[in-house]
Amino acid sequence: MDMSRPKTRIQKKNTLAILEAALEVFSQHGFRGTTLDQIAQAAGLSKPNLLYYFPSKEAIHTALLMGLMDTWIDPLKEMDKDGNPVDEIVAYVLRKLEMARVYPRESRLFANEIVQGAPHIADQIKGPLRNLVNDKAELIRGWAGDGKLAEIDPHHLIFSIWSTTQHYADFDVQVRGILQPERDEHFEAASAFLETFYRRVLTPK
Amino acid sequence: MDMSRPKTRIQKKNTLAILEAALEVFSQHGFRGTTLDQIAQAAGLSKPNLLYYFPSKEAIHTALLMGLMDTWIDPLKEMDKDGNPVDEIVAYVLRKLEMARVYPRESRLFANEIVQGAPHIADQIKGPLRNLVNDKAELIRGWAGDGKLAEIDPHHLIFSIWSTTQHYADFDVQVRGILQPERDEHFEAASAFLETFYRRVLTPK
DNA sequence: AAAGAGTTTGACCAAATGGTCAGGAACACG
DNA sequence: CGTGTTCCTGACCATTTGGTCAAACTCTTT
Repeated sequence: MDMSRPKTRIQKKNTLAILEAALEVFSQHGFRGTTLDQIAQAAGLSKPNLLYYFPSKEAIHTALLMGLMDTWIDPLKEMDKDGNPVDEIVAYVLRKLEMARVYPRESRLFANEIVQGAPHIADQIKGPLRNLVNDKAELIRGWAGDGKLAEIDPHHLIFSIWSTTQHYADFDVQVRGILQPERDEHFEAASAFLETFYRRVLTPK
Repeated sequence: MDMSRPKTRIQKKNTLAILEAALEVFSQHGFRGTTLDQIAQAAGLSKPNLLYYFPSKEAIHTALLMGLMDTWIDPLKEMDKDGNPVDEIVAYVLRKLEMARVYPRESRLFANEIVQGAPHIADQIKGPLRNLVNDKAELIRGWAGDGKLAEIDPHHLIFSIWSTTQHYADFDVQVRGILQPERDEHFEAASAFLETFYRRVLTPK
């Protein structure tokens, strides 16, 4: 069966169900911590049926990572060279925070992968991601050179944005354990905090 | 055998070797991704011999986490109410970054644990850690109230410090994949970046 | 409605893995 | 040096787990 382009209605439905279930389970337990039975149960399918749609556990994992990679780095692409520099970067921060709020499973999936050495996506990091980051770093450097932005190391700025925002997804239990919010109020506070934070850092004096 | 207080020379040596080996392996592969054989090999012992010193894989993992917890949150304790506020916080940031550089395995061990829901240390987080953080948050709030520090949400400030510094340990492969440093030079840049960063944010105007 | 393609599953397998145990080797100590 | 304690290991076991397969079931199409 050609997995690269699902054909029948049933194939579309089940492939989706599997990826959704796999996201749930992989993001909670990591690759090795996840069993095919767990995915199968979450997807409402039998284990052999999973393996009818994907040749192996690894294949499911890879399909997930690859399929989400683009979505994951999209917010950075949207940073617009024609906008107001400080606003553009702050908007990027808030977009990333919003992703951490809405897609915590995706964030944790990548976190698990990278903490454990990124065995499956090392190439994506050293290739496309690296190029994108270098491009945007150049843009930021330009803005700073024009005096529209405080002088700052652009690469480490980007790292700081990734880490501060993804923290609210990846370390969710820690954040909740300390703040003990009723629901998700703390995302409001985080949003306000990060906006002030980055405006202070970036606004040229 | 009373594991809580190793007695003989051999016990001390082997218990240490096991914990060192377990740190290496657990931090790379997570709890479920690690096998007793891997730990045994890294420690230079046989698998049954591991289980002579620790009753189970879980026991090794717990012993590691508990033993390191204190070391891990110590830098925050050192934040001194009698020092200069901005300097105290910046010093804390740099201490944490230094820990990420020198003890990346410890950082990743905790990262793995927390990303996966902190099943073994939830109590530590909601108890001692929470109290410590709340204390220090109060201190920071006081400093800000006295005008010695810019107004800022202290809890989220602490989260930002944790995330930006631990990022260099937990996401090491990503950082290296993008910056492609020869060795560890990027820690110099990170250090300079974070110092400027937090001084700008914290210095009252 | 029959054929053929697509889908599903129970039964099964081999390998990996956490853990046990009886007995032997090494060590500490009088 | 002898003896009791500590330390170590090979062989073994039960369970889990990723994966296979033949057979059966279901859907689509003509």
